[in-house]
Amino acid sequence: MYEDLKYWYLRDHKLFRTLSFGQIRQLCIITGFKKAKKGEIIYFSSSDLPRIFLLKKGNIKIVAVDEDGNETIKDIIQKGDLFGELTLEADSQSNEYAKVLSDDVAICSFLMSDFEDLLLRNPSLALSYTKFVGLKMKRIKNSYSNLISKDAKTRLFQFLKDWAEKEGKKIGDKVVIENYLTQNDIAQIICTSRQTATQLLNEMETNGTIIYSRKEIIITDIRKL
Amino acid sequence: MYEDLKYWYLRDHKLFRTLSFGQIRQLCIITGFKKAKKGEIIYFSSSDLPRIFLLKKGNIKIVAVDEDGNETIKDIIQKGDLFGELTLEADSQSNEYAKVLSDDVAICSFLMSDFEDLLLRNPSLALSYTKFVGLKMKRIKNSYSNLISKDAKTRLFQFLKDWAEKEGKKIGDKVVIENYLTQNDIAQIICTSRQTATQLLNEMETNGTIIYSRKEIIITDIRKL
DNA sequence: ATAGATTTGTCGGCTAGATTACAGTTCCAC
DNA sequence: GTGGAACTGTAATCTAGCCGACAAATCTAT
Repeated sequence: MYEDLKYWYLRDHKLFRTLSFGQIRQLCIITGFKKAKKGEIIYFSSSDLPRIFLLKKGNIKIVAVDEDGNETIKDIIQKGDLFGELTLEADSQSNEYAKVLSDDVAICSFLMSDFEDLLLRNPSLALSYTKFVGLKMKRIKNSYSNLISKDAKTRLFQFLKDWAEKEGKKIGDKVVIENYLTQNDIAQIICTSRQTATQLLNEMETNGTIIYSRKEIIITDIRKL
Repeated sequence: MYEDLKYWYLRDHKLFRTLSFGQIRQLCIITGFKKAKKGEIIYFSSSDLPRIFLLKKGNIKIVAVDEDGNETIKDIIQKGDLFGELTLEADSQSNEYAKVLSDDVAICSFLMSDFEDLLLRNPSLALSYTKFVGLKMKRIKNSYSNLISKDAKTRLFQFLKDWAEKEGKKIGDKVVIENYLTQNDIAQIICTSRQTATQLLNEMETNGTIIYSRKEIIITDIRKL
């Protein structure tokens, strides 16, 4: 029963929609399943065998720690997203962990090697997966080129716009976003200092562009960026 | 005869080494072949059918032009590299062109759709290709995170190190790089202004770290970064 | 050889945003 | 509800590196 659930979880992802039950079952043989609560830290890169994860519920952030101990946010993973060794190449030296942002999360995972086998037997899945990785790459390129050529304010605008698009609830021209990020998180995502982020957010609030609280962010008029 | 050459060109790439002659021939049916000279501009993104290109000889830079007309260097492609619609997803809106940096180049290409067919018939190729794209993504992530967290000097060092590693000729502790880039190119690659790049390069020269000329760059001691 | 055109060298002034440093708020656990 | 921890607000410095401006060097074509 618990097992059946996992099938459905995978089945849900657009990538796996074309697969038969049998194929998904194959993937699931050694599948892991995990629940965690807010603030918990999940180490996944250096863990035993390389895996690919699917976040079934909630939000997490992927944090990388460099030699000097500096932490950078690599990615925000939302419900339905895949993460982990997406490149199918285990890299041991990267030091990353995931931190739970929402109240709780559900994660399922499968072994990279199982996935590879599946891809080998399933060329059209391999093709879609390549496109999937390609798309991810394109997104990264895009967001980075934003980081480089635009100033902090523009980056914040862009970030809010993206966030609203992905998760916001539209109510007329207003968009309401559930705010599970601290200002520090936001600052790290748009690559600026916490203080600058605070200042910009407050500025936007006095402008009337947004209504900010720790619980939610309301964009008063999405058309004005 | 000319045709045969193309087979060998593709065959050369590590990605295609596992393929049979017949398979490569299949790819080559509608293959293009092109030579160009220094300074020439090759439009490739918006061109007719989406293609994947293999640079057989020389160096080119991929330049993207944004709405405001700003030019950014997206990539430096070297002999043996693939470029074009690597994600297997034609994107019409991106406005990119290639400019020839070396004296002359030879480029061969094949249609994305042909390549897709080949991948479908060849799962293990599909898998290697996925890993190949994944690796590319990892490289991009890496270089971008450099851009963001390091200062201009460190970025220049890193760039020179990478360049030396890829193309330099080692002579003891010295490394000689054929310099086909202007200081402006270098500046764009490491995302700084031309003036800053000039200053840093001169500084390195007076330090004795490098010997710079328009023809070549000599790194006097590669171990000192 | 000579005239452009392209690349390099150099110099101040200027600004976005980092950094430091505290104070005020909100949250959560006991 | 109380104390501490985690967030948020604000202000005063300080600096890397951008920008404009121009001169010098080097390359290229006729």
